[in-house]
Amino acid sequence: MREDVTSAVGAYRRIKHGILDLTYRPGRKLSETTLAEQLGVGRSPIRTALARLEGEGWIEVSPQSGTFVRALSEREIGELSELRGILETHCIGLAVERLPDAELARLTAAFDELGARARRGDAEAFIELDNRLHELSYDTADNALIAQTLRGLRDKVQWIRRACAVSGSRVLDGLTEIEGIHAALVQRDAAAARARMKQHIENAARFCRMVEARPRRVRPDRAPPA
Amino acid sequence: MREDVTSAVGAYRRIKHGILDLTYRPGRKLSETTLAEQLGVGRSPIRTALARLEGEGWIEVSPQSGTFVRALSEREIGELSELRGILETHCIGLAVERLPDAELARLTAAFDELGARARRGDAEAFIELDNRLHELSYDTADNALIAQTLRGLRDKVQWIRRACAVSGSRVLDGLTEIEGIHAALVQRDAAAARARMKQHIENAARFCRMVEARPRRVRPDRAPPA
DNA sequence: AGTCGCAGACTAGTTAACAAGTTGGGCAGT
DNA sequence: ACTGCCCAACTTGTTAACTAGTCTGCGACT
Repeated sequence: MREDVTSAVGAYRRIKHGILDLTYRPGRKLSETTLAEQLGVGRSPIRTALARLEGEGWIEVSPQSGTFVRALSEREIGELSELRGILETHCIGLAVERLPDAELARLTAAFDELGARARRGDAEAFIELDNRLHELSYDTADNALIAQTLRGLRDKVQWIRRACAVSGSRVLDGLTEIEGIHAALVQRDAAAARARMKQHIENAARFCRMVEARPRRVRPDRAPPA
Repeated sequence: MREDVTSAVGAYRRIKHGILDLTYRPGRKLSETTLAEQLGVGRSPIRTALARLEGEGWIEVSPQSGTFVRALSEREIGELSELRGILETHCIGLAVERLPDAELARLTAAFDELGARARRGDAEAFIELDNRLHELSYDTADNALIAQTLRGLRDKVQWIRRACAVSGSRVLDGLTEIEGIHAALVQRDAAAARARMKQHIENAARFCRMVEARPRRVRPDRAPPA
C-alpha cells in the first residue's frame, strides 16, 4: 500500500474505508486503543482521524464511553437526500446551459459504450457512468464548495445503499434514469434535466432503513455543541 | 464565563470567537504552544479544537510550519454565496407554504418593533430581526442538515462582512430587503420571496476582498488530500 | 429469587517529553 | 556589497503515561 504522508491521514483513510466497505458496521464500537494497535501507531493519529470522521458525520463519540459508527435514521436519510437533490438539480441545470458540445459528445460516447455493458448487468459500468455524469455536472457548475459537499453526500448515499443491500435491479432502473438525464442534456432541456435528476436522487435512497450491528443506547449528550 | 465540559470544546469556542471578532485576523499565525499557554491547557485540546476549525474551513495547517487563519479569495466568497443563496431560497420558499399564520403574526410583530429601532440606526435590532427571519425559515424547512449548513455559512458571511468593514449604510439597505421578504411571506407569494431572498444574499457578500493580517506564502501542500 | 452496591476493567481526555521538519537570521567566503 | 551555507529556534506530529469518567458483572444482602 502507498506510504502515507502522516500516520493520521493514513488512519483516516483506512478507518473510513473500513466504514464504507462495512467492515465496521453502523453501531459498532471503534476503540482508539484497538485501532492504534491494529494500525501500528499511537492513539494521537487515531484521535485526529476520528475527529475528522466525526466532523464529517460518520461516527459519534460518547465521552468516556466509546466511539461508534453512526447509523442514519430514516429522517436523516431523507434530509440528506433533500439536500443532495437541491444541489444536484442546481448543477445539472447549469450543465444544460454551460456544458460545451465537445464534452457532451464525449459523455455520449461513454453512454454508448458503458451503457451497453451496464444493460448486460455490469454494475461497475453503471457506477462508472453515473460518476462521469455527476462529476461532469460538478465541473461545469464550477463551484468547488458545492462539489465537495456533493461528493461527501454521495459517499453517504452509496454507503447507505450498501448497508441496506439494495437489490441489483436498481442498476437497470438507475441506468434508465441517467439515460433520461443524458437525453435532456443533449436536447438542452434544463427543466427536464432538473426534474429527472430530482427523481433520480429521490429513488436512490428510498425505502432504506439502516440496520445497526448491535443495539445500543442513545448518546449521553452531556453538552450541546457550540 | 460558563464552565466548559472539556478543555477541547472550550478551546474551540474561544479560538473561533477570536477569529470571528477579528482578534485573530486572516493570515495570522496561531501557534499551538502559545494558545495552550494562553488558555492554560495542554496542546492536545488545542489540537482537537484546531482540527475541528480546519474541518469547518476556518484555518489552514501547514505541517511543521504553522497554523494560519484562512483568508477567503473572492472566488471562495462567491462560491459560498452561491451555495447559501440556493439553500436560503429553498427554505424561504418552503416557509411561504408551511409557515403557520400564528408564527407569521409573531414575526410581523417583531418587524414592527425591531424594524422601527433598526430604521433609527440600531444595528443590533437589525441583526436580531435578520436572525429571526432566517431561523424561522430554517425551522419551517424542517431539515437539520440544511439548517446546520446554513448556520455555518452565515457565520462565514458575517465574518467576511466584519473583515471587510462594510459600511453601516448596509443596515438600512438590508432592512429594506428583509422587509420585502417579509411582505412576500405575508402575501404567501413564493416566487417573490425566493427572488428577494436571492437578491438579499447576493447583496450581502458583494464587493468584498479580504485583507490578510500579513502577507504569507502559499501552503507547501506536501500531499494531495484523500 | 430479586435487587442493590461495589469493584474492576474498560473508555476517552489530557499531559509532557520527544521526533522530525521548516524557517529565518547571521556569518563566512567571495 | 553580495551570495550562499549553516545553525539555532520554532513549528507541528507522535508517543506513552496518567486522569477521570462509564459500564459490566459478580456478590452480598433483602
